[in-house]
Amino acid sequence: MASATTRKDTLSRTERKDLTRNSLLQAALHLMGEGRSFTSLGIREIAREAGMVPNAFYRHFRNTDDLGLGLVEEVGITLRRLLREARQADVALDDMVRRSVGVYHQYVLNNRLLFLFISSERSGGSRILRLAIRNDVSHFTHEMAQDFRRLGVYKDLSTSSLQMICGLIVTTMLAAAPEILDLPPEQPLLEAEMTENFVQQLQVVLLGAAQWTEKAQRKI
Amino acid sequence: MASATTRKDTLSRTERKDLTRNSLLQAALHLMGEGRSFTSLGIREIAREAGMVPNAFYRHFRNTDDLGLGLVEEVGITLRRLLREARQADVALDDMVRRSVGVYHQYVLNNRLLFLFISSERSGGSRILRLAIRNDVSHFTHEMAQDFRRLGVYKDLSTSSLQMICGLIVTTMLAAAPEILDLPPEQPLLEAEMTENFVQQLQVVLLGAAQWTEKAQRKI
DNA sequence: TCGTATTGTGTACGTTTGTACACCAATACA
DNA sequence: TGTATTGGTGTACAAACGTACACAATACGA
Repeated sequence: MASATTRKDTLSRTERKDLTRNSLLQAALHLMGEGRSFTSLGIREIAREAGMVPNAFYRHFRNTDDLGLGLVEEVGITLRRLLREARQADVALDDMVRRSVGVYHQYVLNNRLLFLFISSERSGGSRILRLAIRNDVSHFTHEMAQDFRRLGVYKDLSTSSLQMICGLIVTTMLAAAPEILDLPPEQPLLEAEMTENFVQQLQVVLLGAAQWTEKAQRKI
Repeated sequence: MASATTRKDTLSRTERKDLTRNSLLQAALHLMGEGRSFTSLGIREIAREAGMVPNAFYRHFRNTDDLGLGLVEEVGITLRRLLREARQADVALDDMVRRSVGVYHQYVLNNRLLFLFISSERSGGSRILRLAIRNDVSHFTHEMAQDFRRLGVYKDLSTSSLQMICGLIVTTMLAAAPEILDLPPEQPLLEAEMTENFVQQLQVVLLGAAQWTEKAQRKI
């Protein structure tokens, strides 16, 4: 259970602190997993969920918004990791969209609480969090565009067009996340239907992107 | 100020009731406009904002979730109205996407609070609200697909493909809403940039849709 | 016209909240 | 080894919360 690197009694003070800080972050995520929105969470509630006394919260965060920014930091890391996994998973294989969707689907499930956080707070109550998340998503989009460049797909698109396309892809991906998470488990039929829809939508986007040139679309 | 049809002292009891019920709904929306998420709203708070005593709330709703469903009803109406306006605004004119985006942009601004509600609660905390909104959005998508059929665009697409495409369009539209609403006012440059991005994304989708046939995309 | 149902008010209660302050044990550093 | 800093605890309090109950005013059906 407790590995050599996580046994509490062998850790330095800063390591211990990081551990409890993390348990506060996880507690907040867990509460949101029970159907609470971030702005509805209270300090006492979070501390209670983390198994500590209310006042201890203040040793780590000034208020709940501050903790929210801590969560956004995790969002950035998680999105970066997703991109890394995607990079090494399917390098221009055939049926690549379907594979990517599979990877993404699994990744969302494996990081359930964090994607729940992203989905609900990306356009949620707190302006600070909203903008912070949007910033991370923007970074993600940017990196995806760079990957496309590196892979040599859509060679003849300008950088700004490529980013516009990636923005569309990311929007579609993020819109799929809450649907993935709301799907009742053990319903392979519904799941397959949703996945197929998602795959086709991405294919439409890629098809459009392949046709896109800076001036060809004026008549639409 | 008080027109003949809204003067309180000439109204029947049910009309009065509807009026105060509505002021509760508006109060909730208004609070969300101040950066609160729906699940963080309290009964006392809403009643206070509506200018009434806490207990009066119970004469209209059983709890806050119940009021939320009332708001979702407004969502349905508002989306239906949007579609109606869009129908009569641009019937297959050239540069139609840009016009539609303009109509949509203005509509979102005119219904600021409701689109804020849609955006944040569509993937927000309360499962009941989330599913209810998703249901409305699904209806909206469906009607849009029917309109496309009626207009004779994308004649050679199957119904399910058409709905898949409309789902993609609606996703893109709804993703644009919070960005529209977060834009600081009087920033024509930023606004133009965002709008242009939005227009191009829709054009990519339509371009892809025009190329879409049930089997052509297997190789992607 | 009278009794009744309905809408909104006032008071009240037990909980929960955010946060201040004093405190303690243990780590880090001199 | 002694001392200062730090992470976590216990107690405390005013404020806000949801909700129950009794009550007032009034529109409505008889």
